[in-house]
Amino acid sequence: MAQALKFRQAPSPLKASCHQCSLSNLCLPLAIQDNDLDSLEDIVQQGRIYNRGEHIFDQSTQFRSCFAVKSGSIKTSIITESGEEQVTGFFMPGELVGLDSMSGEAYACTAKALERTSVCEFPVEKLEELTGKLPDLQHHIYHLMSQEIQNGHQLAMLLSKNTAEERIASLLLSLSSRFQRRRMSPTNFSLPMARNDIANFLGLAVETVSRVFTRFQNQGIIRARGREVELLDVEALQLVTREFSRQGCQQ
Amino acid sequence: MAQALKFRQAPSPLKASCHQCSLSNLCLPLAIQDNDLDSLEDIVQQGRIYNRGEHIFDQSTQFRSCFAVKSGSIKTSIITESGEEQVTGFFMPGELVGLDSMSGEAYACTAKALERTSVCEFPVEKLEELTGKLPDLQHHIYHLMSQEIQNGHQLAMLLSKNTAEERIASLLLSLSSRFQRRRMSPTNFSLPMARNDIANFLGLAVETVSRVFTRFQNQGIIRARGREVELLDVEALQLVTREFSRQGCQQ
DNA sequence: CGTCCAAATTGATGCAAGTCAAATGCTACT
DNA sequence: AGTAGCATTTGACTTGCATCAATTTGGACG
Repeated sequence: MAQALKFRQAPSPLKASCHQCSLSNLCLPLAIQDNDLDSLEDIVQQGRIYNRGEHIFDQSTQFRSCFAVKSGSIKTSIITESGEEQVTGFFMPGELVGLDSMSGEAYACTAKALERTSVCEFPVEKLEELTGKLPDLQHHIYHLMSQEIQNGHQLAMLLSKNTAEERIASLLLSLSSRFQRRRMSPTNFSLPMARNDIANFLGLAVETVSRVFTRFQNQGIIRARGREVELLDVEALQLVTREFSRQGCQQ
Repeated sequence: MAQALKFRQAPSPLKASCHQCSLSNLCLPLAIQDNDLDSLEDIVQQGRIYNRGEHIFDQSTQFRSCFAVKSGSIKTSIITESGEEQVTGFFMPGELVGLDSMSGEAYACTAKALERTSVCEFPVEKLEELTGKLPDLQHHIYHLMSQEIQNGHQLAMLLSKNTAEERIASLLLSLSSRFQRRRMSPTNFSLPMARNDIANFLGLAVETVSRVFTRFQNQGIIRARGREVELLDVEALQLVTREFSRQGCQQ
């Protein structure tokens, strides 16, 4: 079975092994038959490891590849002409980064490692070629992209209709369920991103994020020390996210 | 060549003629070679005509098709469990509606005709099958979907960082350029949507939208009477959209 | 181990936009 | 043509969050 191969320290680009990967139930392999997995492995490149703060790719540079997070986490953001930043997403292991750039020659956003992060790289030409051959993979890519469109709509709703508390509760619950799907504790995790990133993503000021965290803490809903977070009362959090809607109903 | 077949008035579903369509430079045909156009025509169905307010499809019903707007215009929105509506987009002739639903079995949103509207229908199974055969078409669908993801990010930015005036100026300019691409006046058009829809889409109260319209009018930037709008000073509008960013720079 | 700088917290104040309320203008329908 | 029922506008008032300012905490590094 050549198990040892996984551990050799050969120079990259190394061919990644989707067969061996523990994320195969989250990542692209979940979409395709075992016997087609080889053709996916053929086009994947083992990306290098990025330290916190390093860029995986930069907005406006030539679009070459999508990246799957293998370990660690990534934040994407767009920068306006005037230098304003807007965080557009956070990506965890198994998630695919770069789908928003499939429209053009250049990356539509910048991707930055939030911690020590490793990725797998899928060159677009090869990926497009392969999706032409594997209908299941094509379908899955459509699925992922439309999912991302829907995420955008949900975010728009959050931004335009919900209070600071509701936005933050939503984010915490989203992170929670994503940790859970990765077999990590849904109630006890460490936030990969800074308060600043949370604020920017949710359209709030950092101060507001900080205040809401302490308010939640005082109410006994969460316990937070720096980036370490413990969700003490998930139901209460869910209640917060629906608070607004419930009032809307009562009218 | 059986030219005559294209003009018969047979009962629908009628095969649409992309060859004859005046939107072929905006719609899906723009992506594919002339000799492949036939295979696209093979899967397109001439949709029926919808009156203002009629639904093209409904959220949570079985996802069957994407629709290209032929004439008129469409608004899409999502409805929460509590009945809250969030307008997610406006679609003009040549634009493709339903891409956000390619992830699942059900439509992710509801599409409603804003005026008398005709559409062409692309059944998904057939569309996916065809994109597997025509790399150019596949590429174009990826393009459209990633474009929509980017639109979502732009909207998120608008909602989280910009004032009411900036949001409305942006919308007016967006509509303007989309009218222009359709060979209609970029400065003199009639809004297909109600103030309410604008407000909802931009995360504002109707009253605020109304006030901003009159403010712009008093400043001589636009002239608005009901849904009829004339952009008197496009540069001033562009300035408004950048106002925020410019202040950000000065800091 | 102490120093330095960025991140996070806490408090005080102001304002943009929401909400409530009422008048006016449209449009569709009989 | 007349009326009913929305859509839009305008005004008065309220408020959630941003902004400004000042500490406090924490992590990186010599």
